[in-house]
Amino acid sequence: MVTDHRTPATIRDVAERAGVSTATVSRVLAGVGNPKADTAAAVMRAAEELGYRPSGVARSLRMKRTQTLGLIVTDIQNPFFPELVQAADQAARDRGYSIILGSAAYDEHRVVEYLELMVDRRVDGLIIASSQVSDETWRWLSHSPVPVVVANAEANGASVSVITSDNRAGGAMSARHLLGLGHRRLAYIRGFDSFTADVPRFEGFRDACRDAGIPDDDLVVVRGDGGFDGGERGMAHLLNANAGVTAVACHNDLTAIGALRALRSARVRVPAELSVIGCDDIAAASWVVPALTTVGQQKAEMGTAAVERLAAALDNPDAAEPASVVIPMVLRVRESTGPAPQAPDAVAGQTANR
Amino acid sequence: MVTDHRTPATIRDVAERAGVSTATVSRVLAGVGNPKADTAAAVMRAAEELGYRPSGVARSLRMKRTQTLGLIVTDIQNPFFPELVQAADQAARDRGYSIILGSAAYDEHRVVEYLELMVDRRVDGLIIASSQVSDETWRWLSHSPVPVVVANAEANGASVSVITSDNRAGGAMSARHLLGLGHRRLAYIRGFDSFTADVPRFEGFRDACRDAGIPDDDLVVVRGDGGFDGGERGMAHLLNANAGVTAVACHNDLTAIGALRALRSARVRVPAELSVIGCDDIAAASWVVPALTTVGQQKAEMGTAAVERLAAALDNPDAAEPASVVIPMVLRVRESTGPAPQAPDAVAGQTANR
DNA sequence: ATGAAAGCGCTAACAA
DNA sequence: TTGTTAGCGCTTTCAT
Repeated sequence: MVTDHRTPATIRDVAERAGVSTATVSRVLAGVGNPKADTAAAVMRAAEELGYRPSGVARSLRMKRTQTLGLIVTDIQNPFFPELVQAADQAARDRGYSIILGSAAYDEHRVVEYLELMVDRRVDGLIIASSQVSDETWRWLSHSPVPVVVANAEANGASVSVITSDNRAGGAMSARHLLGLGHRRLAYIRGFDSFTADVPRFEGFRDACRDAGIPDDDLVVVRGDGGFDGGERGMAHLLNANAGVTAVACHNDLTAIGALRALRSARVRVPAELSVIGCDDIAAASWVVPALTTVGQQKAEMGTAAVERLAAALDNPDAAEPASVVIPMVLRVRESTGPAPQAPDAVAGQTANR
Repeated sequence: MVTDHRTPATIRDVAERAGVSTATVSRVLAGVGNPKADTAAAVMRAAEELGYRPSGVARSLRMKRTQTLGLIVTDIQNPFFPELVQAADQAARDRGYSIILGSAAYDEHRVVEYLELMVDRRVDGLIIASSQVSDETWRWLSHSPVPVVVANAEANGASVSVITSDNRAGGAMSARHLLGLGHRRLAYIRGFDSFTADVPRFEGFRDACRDAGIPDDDLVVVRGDGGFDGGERGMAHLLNANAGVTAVACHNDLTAIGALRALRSARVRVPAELSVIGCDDIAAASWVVPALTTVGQQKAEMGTAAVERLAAALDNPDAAEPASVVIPMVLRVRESTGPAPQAPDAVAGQTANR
């Protein structure tokens, strides 16, 4: 804190000091018109000397544009989002926009609060990267006063642009990786119902298993919660159930990391006795031991794509057709998956000494 | 994106529909004055029907207050910051402010860019949670047009409020924990010079060692980079140097997690053969195996405190004395530290089979 | 090439 | 209790 809070210079101050009108100041600073060389110079000098910075507030009011985008994420503390946010911010700045961030902390009401806040601030566009959105809010978004793009979620029928990972293909990728390693007894730890990625991801996985001749009944499915704890519990449950699975796919990396922890507690060796695969490719996936094999989402690409679409719609409001772009997922093989154990008695649950 | 972008209703629209003046609308919506019951009702109805939302832009221009705080962090992708950001945002909203976030990605120039952006947007106050700030910028901040508070960094002499963890005490805590476990041969993996926390943290550690009768020369010190890779390299170096240390303290958790990885590669058992302690207490600290013992920073408290001070200064501009608040650190004992190995030949470097 | 004037949407004196 | 008016700082016709 500082004692020194002068009121900022206005365009009038600059105009007077340079001996010109405010219109002229505005023009030379904006670089429009053909100002005489010395007027321009005078203006620049006056502005410089006063430390003049045009008020974005006044400009926004006049232009009816704030050059601001609102970005609402499920939870900035979820390691999935920072990279998306960073990329979106960069993309926005490249195009002359800046971003107001809202982290909803998994709370549907906070989404609405942020929405109102952002609309009141007259953001030019909105990016929703959260699936914790009520039907009513989706409906509202369909008629939003500003363009909306949804990232990393489904818009639940709302007529807005959607950027999403190819979750179905990602699930299939996960299954095929495990299958290719010789695993036949597979388990899947799902997330919450409310995560829109959960269903396509799981179905992709299941369908790939079917294609490999594995009946649905051979697939053991448990529910997690999309977090570390859910993964730990889910895995513990699997171990207790003694179902003899040799590989476990998880809804996301947090879940998988929790599963790894449960396996460690049970002294099950990964991947020698049991393989684990995650999804998302968060930073921590390569920090854990063993480093987690995972199907990565291209988070930065999603953030960039969302901003691109929004900026495009803003530049050309007429061509604003809701479009959806699907971003491929990519397999990252690390240490937590390996060949299925040979001996039938090396399977999980039978190995765990309990 | 949507086809439906009506221009939002203005206060005049509401006034006309309710058959009153704009002043009256402004009053009843702000809840000031004693409007007659039915005028109030008429205004409310008109506003409702039109879906009227007051323009924050116009209001800001008029009030010369945006109710917005700028928050610049070193890097939102660094797992240290999301919790601080979330808490700051919450605290801000509780006080009627919202936050514009800037993530500098460790780039000093981006800090300046964000500063300009935020000042141009006429934020009411600024929180700097980054030490990647040039001297020139610190000087500028001393005379900032708006109140500034620095969080998780030192202000390099600038006359602003500072919120910081008690890094010196934290370092000492770390040392005493290890010492209490019987360790006598200690190493420390430092961060970059530019991290202002690095020096006090290390000095606190070293001083606590001195107090325990351990001469500086017995302390082996290597440089990391504050990240995973630096920790991994630093630990590898320690192992090669074969210095016989039994415990390693790290500048932060990322470094410690990298160190854990190096130890795993070298098949050194933690904590049986070697103890590792981190600093920060990021989420991943409890995800890794073994779970990391660490000296935690109270990130949420820092974020909240920063906003509190700023809000206080804003409410009462006269009493704006630069103050500094120091937030205690707290030891979190988990699995990565244990008693010093008994046998002198069980020490790291001699155990590593290479 | 430059200036005068209007107006973006709101709030706050001041009047009535 | 309510309306009239001015003005926040800027951009942009429209004149000159």
